[in-house]
Amino acid sequence: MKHTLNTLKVLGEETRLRIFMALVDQELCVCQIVSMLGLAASTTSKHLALMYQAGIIEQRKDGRWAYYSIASDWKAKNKLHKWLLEELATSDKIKADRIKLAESLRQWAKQVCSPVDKDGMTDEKCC
Amino acid sequence: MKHTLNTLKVLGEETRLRIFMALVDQELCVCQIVSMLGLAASTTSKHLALMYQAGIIEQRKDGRWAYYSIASDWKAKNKLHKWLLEELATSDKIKADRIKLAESLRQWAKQVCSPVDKDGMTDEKCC
DNA sequence: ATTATATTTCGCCAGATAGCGAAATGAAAA
DNA sequence: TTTTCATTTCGCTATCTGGCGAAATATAAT
Repeated sequence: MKHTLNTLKVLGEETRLRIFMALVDQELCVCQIVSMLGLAASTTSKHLALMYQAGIIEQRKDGRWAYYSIASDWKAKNKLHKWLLEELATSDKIKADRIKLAESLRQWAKQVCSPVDKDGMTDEKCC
Repeated sequence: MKHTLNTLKVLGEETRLRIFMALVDQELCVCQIVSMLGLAASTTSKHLALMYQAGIIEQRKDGRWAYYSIASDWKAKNKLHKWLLEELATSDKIKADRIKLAESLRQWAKQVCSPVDKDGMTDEKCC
């Protein structure tokens, strides 16, 4: 029961449910999630740790950045996953998150993928 | 999102999840649930009220007794329902609850259904 | 009417937790 | 090496919530 209960507890919190829904569509680094939520990085990090412990998300490290995504086995065999996607497909709050996130992803893409400038430097700063 | 979140919150608590699993098999009155849980009646009543507000269970009143059961429409169309049944099928804690409950149901049946005694009275006391 | 029983409501308390900022950690850039 | 930036850990606080007992409510039995 412990594991089932923990899964429900972890997803039964607004901020974490928002994070979950953001990660359904794509892998994201912490600072992007922070900007979407509008919460402190420390707070966000704590939520991600809880979701990670619960086996809902997985982490990939790349230099200074930590990318999170839905754990593949969770996605694969968990009916709760499908249920959540269906239930939240029309949520206004989730829609608002998607819009804000799309905007920040556009900005991010511009910075990282733009052609090298005069000094031969790309701006790697993310947040 | 509010409704989805509330469903997860309500079921993401050990005592309420135990109540849910008990009601999966049968309709129960409050005092039977109280005896199964070993908690105060006031505490139990509060949990039942939360589950009722969330649309997970429904109530039937009969005299002094209040019987609760899984809300039929919840059971019918909710995939989370099936998921929980599968996930918790093997839980030791839920098994222990079932045993304790079966015992208290046997006692209850003896009291209410036993033949009328000499004085023409059946003992209606439940708890 | 009075008593007994089942349930709910109320007020309280202790423990859990979501939020923050500051400090610590780790890795890339200067 | 030193600095900068992303992330995590730590310490704290305010709020939420699950537990209880007592009181209130409701219904059946005496």
